[in-house]
Amino acid sequence: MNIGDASDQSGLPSKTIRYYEDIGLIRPDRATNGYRDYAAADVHKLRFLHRARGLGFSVEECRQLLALYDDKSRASGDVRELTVAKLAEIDRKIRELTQLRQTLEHLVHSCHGTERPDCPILEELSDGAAP
Amino acid sequence: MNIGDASDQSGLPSKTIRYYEDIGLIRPDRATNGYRDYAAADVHKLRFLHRARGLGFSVEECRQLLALYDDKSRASGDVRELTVAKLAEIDRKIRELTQLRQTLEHLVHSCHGTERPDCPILEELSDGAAP
DNA sequence: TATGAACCTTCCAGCGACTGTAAGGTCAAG
DNA sequence: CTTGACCTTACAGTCGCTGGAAGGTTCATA
Repeated sequence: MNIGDASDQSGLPSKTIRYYEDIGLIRPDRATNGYRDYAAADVHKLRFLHRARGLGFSVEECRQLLALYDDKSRASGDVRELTVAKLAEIDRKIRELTQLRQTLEHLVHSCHGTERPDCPILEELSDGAAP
Repeated sequence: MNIGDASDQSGLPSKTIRYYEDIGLIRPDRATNGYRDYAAADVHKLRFLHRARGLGFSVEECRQLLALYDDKSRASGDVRELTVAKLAEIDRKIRELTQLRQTLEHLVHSCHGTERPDCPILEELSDGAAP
């Protein structure tokens, strides 16, 4: 599959896909004409990268997460430890998003401008789990 | 409060806090000696910025979100529309994180290296809600 | 078969969001 | 009154893309 199709199926611009190859996140085959040739597994990784980056994971973290899937001997304690750490991080992000959501809901439904500049929402907003 | 304390309380490096001032996200007072002077509300905003950036919102999106809190006439249809859009975005992020979490859990508990390189987890992982 | 659109390639430059370094001013403690 | 921990600005560098130029490939249509 050419890069354009990989782009369509992953949601990532071709530019970004080439960049991810430059930094070694994916390694597509090459056709005889020099075009990159993406397998289904590559597209899955690209879709994953698209989502994980949008959720605030750095490229290095994405590299680690991909390594978890690629790891040939998943019994390794290191891998398990890393996975557990990532789970905790994901839980934290979910908590923070949930709190942010509640705050916005509150803002829409019950906070009508009169209670600022000391709006309690700002406090509530910033009182989430420590980073 | 000096920038060092604002940094400690928000979790953001001083450098980043100054940068946020450069691009107009916050506007702290200045003491007579020229030092920046942060009020509690500034720190709340900084904590918010720290969290929202870590959750994958761009600086421009953060600016919009802060505007929602700062907006003097929250009745505006534009503001409400933006808030609703942000709520949908947050819901999407929560769904994606939940799915990512399930995948990692699955990986830890039941996928032991033998089923790759066609591990169904990679497929599962990349089958989330469209971006 | 040829021409043009729509792909693909590499390379290099620029931008968004920081991050590090340098050179210097301020302040509280000893 | 100096030492060290703070603060200031200014400028350069990095990370993660993103756009543009210059050119090769493929394919439908004239």
